[in-house]
Amino acid sequence: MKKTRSPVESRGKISESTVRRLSSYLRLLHEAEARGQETISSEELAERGGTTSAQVRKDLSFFGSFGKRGLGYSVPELLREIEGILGLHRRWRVALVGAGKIGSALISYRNFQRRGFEIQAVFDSDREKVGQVWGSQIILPDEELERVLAENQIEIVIVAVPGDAAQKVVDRVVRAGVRAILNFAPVRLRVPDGVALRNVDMVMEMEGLTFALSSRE
Amino acid sequence: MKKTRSPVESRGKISESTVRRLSSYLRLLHEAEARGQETISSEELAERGGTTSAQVRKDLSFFGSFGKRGLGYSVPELLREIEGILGLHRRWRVALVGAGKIGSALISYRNFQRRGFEIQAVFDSDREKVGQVWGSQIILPDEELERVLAENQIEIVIVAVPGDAAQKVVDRVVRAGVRAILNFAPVRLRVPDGVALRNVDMVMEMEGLTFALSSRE
DNA sequence: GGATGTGAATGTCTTCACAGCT
DNA sequence: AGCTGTGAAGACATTCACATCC
Repeated sequence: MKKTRSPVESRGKISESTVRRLSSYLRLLHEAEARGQETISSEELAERGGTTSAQVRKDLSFFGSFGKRGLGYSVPELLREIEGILGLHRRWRVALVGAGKIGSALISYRNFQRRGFEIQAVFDSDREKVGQVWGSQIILPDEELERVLAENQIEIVIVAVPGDAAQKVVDRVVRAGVRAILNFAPVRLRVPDGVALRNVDMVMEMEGLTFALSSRE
Repeated sequence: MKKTRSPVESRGKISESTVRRLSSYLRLLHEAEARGQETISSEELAERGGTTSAQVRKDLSFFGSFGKRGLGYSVPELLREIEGILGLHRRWRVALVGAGKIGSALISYRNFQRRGFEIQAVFDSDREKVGQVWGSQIILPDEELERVLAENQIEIVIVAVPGDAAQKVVDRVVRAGVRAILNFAPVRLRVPDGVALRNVDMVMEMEGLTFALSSRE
């Protein structure tokens, strides 16, 4: 019998790597769907996703059983299920703090819109930038942060300010009730329990590469 | 007796998480140095870096023993050591493929220059963009990729092209002898053994956040 | 027959705890 | 006395291998 465990049951022990892999399976499923493929095996997901079929099945098993033995998974069905698991069945209200170069790249990043992430407000502390129009957004002064986050019921904040300003922004955003933050500043941020934080740290990634290059022969 | 193991001995079993933490220790050491702090304990590195003191000591132990018992680590000394481990004692020649919004943010990203990453060439396939001047760089047509990578002895390539163009770029770059790639395209790339690859996947990070938000209560 | 779902086995990473220097 | 460096223990994640079901 096919039973989908609720998030409550499944929560608690899902590792970050499992979540990352779910994202990647989802992407592969979108591609498969675009190709008109109807069914997919754990083996195919594994090969395209750079993992093993056992890993795919184990990852999925934390949330339910979505396949048919002997057949594999229905592409549209599994796609829907993973979207559900990742919370992508709905749109998310996002704000961007920091209207620099990185912020500028993010606001017009098509892949965000495609996945239901709507940037509904942009803030900057620079008087020169406030009032500028970016696509459908007018850059707001950072004093309005709390008010606008609340009024627009923002759920996720993207921090794209310089490192030395990031922690202050995060403190304010957390106090305003936001529980998810994507940080582009190259600093380790402190957030209370219950606030989800992910970091995009390009310097760290580059250093991973130089380490690899340096430690060969 | 203080013995620094060579990269050769240490190579082989260093995990990605260890390398990431080394990056973060390095950053903390730079901050400590800027404050004029002379010595630091594994406990302080741990607290600021969001880990444990045992983890810090274990990470460092893979490469040598850099501390003094009873005292801690000399800030400038440990800083130098970690820079050495990560290969940051020298400059690295970098090229950027893809002159879109993300590329534009990267080329003026101060934190890259600061760490010795010099973007020495920029490519795009769009005729409109070729010839434009970005800072000190003129955007080159992608036909010149192989020639320019070789002539400038580029060591690291940053891929910032749309997903469906990324694999082709990577294949060419790898054939041209580059052994380290930082990928911003939202696809899983195939590279042969011996080529280091890191991915910056903003959509995946966002999905990590929506998963966390959705699986609470 | 063929591919899933899953306990058990294995492998990897983290934490403990303490001997050993300074 | 204080803090490092490190084997040993423990926690966690991946892989194996097979019973189960379409």
